[in-house]
Amino acid sequence: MTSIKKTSVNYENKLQLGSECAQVYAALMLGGQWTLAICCHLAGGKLRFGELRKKIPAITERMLTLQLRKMETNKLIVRKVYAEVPPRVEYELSESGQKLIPILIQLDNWGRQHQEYLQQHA
Amino acid sequence: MTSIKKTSVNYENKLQLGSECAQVYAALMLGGQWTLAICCHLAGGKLRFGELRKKIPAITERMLTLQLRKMETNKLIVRKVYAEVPPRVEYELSESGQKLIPILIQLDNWGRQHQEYLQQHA
DNA sequence: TATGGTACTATCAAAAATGTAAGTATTATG
DNA sequence: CATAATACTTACATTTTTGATAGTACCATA
Repeated sequence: MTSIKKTSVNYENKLQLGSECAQVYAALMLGGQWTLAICCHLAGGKLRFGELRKKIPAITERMLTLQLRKMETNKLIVRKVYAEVPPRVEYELSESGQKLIPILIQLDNWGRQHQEYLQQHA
Repeated sequence: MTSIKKTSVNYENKLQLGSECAQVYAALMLGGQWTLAICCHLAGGKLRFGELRKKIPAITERMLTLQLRKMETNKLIVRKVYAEVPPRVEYELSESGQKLIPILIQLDNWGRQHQEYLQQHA
């Protein structure tokens, strides 16, 4: 199954959660397993499908496609297709996606701090 | 199923993702569907189990328990049990969890901005 | 005519997350 | 003795996400 079922309780919950507070809405936008990883790599500039695949070796083509589609739908990224053969497709952060970068940097710092915190209190 | 299977590819992927960059690690910490919502409510101070349940009406007792347990394991929150009857349990953000608050505020702002961005580019 | 390169898509299966409903332990109070 | 209040736990079902594998379309080039 690739898309969420619009009659499920889970779907209702996600809607409600997203409208409750905006950070939860944000989390829904950023929620895929690979979404943040993709954002990180795109923070350095536009990349082609194949380049992303090389930068994230563990991801399968299917998951990369799915995540990119979702991110495109959510307008985190912009997809540019060039009419060439072999095909060329480039992905880059949208205007709104770029505004995430400083937050990602802070999350990065927090993550490091928290890892230390965990070790100290183990 | 309640806990991740330590022999699965998915588990390997999460480990690898988490060690790749710290913001992805952070996202794993914050990843549950209700985790951020709980953090938001605890940002205002400690709360009892039943209080949290009232503040997040859609959550079930089971999910609230699971999320709180995970957050406790990850040391985002601290759980205090009082030896009383009927029982009393209080949850509050850990020292490290409190450091998330400014980031949550920024995420909140970004979320609002992004909602507008989506509407403008619909 | 066969091959290669790119960015996918389709199908099926497995795993993970979440939801539903019912039950538990404790003791004060009526 | 029955009930109420609180914070859970258990068993099971459903939904959602992710993985594995194979195949497609396009056209330049050998």
